[in-house]
Amino acid sequence: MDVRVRFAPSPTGFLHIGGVRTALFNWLFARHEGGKFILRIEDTDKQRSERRFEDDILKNLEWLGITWDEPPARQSERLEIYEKNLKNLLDSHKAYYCFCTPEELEDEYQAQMSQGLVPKYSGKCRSLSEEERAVKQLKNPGVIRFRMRDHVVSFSDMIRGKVEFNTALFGDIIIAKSLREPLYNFASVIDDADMKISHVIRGEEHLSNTPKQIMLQEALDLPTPKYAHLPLILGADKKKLSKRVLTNSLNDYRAQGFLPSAIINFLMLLGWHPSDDKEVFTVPEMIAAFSIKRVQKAGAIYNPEKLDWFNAMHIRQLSDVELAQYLKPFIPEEWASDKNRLLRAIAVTKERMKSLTDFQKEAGFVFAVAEYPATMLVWKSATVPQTITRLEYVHALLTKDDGVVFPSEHTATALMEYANKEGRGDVLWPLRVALSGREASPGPAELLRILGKDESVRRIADAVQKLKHTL
RNA sequence: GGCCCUAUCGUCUAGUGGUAGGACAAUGCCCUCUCACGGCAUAAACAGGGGUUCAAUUCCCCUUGGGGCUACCA
Repeated sequence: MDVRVRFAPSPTGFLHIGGVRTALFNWLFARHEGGKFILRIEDTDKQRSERRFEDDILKNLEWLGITWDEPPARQSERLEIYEKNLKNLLDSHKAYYCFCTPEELEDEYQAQMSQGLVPKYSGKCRSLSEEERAVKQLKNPGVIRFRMRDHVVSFSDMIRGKVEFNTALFGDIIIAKSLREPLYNFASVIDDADMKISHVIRGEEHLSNTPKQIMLQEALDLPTPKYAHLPLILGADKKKLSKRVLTNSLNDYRAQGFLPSAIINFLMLLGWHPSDDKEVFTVPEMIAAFSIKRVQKAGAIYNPEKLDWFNAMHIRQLSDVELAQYLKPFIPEEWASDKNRLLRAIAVTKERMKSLTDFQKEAGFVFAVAEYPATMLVWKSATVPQTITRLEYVHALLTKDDGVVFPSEHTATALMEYANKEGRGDVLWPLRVALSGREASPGPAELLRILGKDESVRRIADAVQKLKHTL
């Protein structure tokens, strides 16, 4: 059997982290099995669907590298096929028109509940004659209901095993508002069959829709795909994440400097685990390792700190040149155009970054020294505050350096000898502050190397001036 | 309320009918002029009750907790 899976979002909001996880598991499954991954836009709800959301979903999936194998299908462009199947169902009396108003239904449900009964459609319009139907339809277009056969539906979920539902509890569900306005359970069944979807991998919130869809498949004589219902991603409050705010939109993650591979790695391990303890995966490794059998059953609480960690790990796995590309949207243009300096800045900053947005503040000193007080140059544990003369000594030492590599091995040795003699903190601290303008920074040796001779000497001279003016 | 799903450290999880392992976060120590990295270490879990069994975290049942669904949304 050809493996064909789909991600079927409804464009009623920006792509969010829960949707990405569903897409990802489908995609990993397809890639692992050598099958096809298909995108289907479920935009049957005309009120809530918006083109900008569809664009957002496609754009972000692309950014994540979750690629689709066929042009995306849009349900709003497939109305003929739904209409045809709806007519078929109507003609064979497996579906019928219902003219009960929402108000009537509401009253009915209230009455049932007050008697302690399960609210369920009474079946009032189930056996209207053709004439009655025609008369009623004059003033009320009605909706189309599916005649639900009382039956215990049993199916085997790839993740949960055998699941059973009694359809008698559902009543006759509405499958379309009109011949050209299908509703989710119906449109989804038609499309999965028409697109020859072999495995339906979706969120657990659809578990209770599955028996309804299976009954529809039976009525339409369509095959039943294999089902896998993924555990939900929950927020810190343990509620379904997608119900929560839009701070979980992918656009936000992107703007906050997360790498696509880090997001994917993090999401893959939320509800899935390899047979060993490996955690940091490249995308090809994920595809190779993925198996639906090892998907978790219980919902997983989303843990932003671990995402930060994955992001830091993935940033480190990038080459300096690759990282420079990712950094582009997060840095001033002057930085990006000064390629050599940028690459050197990346080299010392890479392992200090948890997010791409960290670069600007971590590496800013490479491009310009921020204003700092002269007192910062004095080491807090300085035995004797001779900061000026020590910096002057270092300045003189470096000025003499004419090695091709700065500082030359000879100078570097001399510098460390001096530091060991005078006290490391007494020499290295002021030197480091003079070079970076900051209390926390990479070490002085690294700074000298990335700044180069001219800039280093200039910065130290500036520091000496600063001290002289202040004291 | 009804139906369904589910239950191992704070979080993500491994695991087995017979010492409960890893990761994130936390804490401490080491490295060290600072920050970060790194290294080492500490603390931290089988929801409860019944069975089955020589033995249950593991298998079964119940309870409890959590979640989802219960739309003319998907």
